[in-house]
Amino acid sequence: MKKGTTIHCHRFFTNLSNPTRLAAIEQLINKPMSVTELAEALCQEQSMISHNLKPLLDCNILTAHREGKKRVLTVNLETIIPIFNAIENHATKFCPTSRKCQKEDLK
Amino acid sequence: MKKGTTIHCHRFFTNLSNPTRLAAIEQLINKPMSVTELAEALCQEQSMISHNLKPLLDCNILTAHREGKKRVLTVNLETIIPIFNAIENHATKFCPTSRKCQKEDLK
DNA sequence: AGTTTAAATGAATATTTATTCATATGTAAC
DNA sequence: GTTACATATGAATAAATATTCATTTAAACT
Repeated sequence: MKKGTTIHCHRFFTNLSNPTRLAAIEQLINKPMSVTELAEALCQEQSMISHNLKPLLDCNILTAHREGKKRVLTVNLETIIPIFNAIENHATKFCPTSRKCQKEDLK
Repeated sequence: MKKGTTIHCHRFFTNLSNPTRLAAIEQLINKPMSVTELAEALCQEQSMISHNLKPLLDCNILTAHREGKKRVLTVNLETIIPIFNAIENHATKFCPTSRKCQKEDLK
């Protein structure tokens, strides 16, 4: 394993280990949208979305461009889709019935 | 995205968003070893390793088999290697110089 | 320049997660 | 069965992260 991988992985996993941020990504996979639209779609306060967006943007999991007054967010599909697929495959293959992998208190 | 993916991903990312657990995985990529050996290799208390191993075993990121008195841990390379590679590629391609992705207070 | 809408920031609090230490359980060899 | 080694567990504390709310900054349109 290349040097530096662990640090990148730690930050990457930390950024994604949060239900709000995962929900945001899930929304943005369907279509790019602005901060306010995202807040509405997720029934969350704008400031909460903003706070949570920051680490995802810093890590280039999301990118943003301006459209008029809005800042439109786009998910980096090239990175996210293969990783989500890999986890889904893992779940299918190695955790077919496991309750332990699923019991979850997602809000 | 398949239903259930978000839950699996959340648990998966949470399990990996921890420096102790990542260090354990990094060790085990080199070679399988017992809980005590791992504790020694990482200069950590055995109980801390045990606590941290549990979620990784529950999610089948690690598996364990007994050898005499020891419980030998093996990392699920089929899952872990592609994901680590994907993150490394992401870092190379999208965060070539970014300090934000690297500044880190890993202990 | 002033107004409006959009988004970011900061600081306080709440919540979650990690770590430690003491102890219990398990497993194998004697 | 008793001893010794290996690992797991529980409960308390410490530390990290998330959330909220009030406020500020920013951009675009008039």
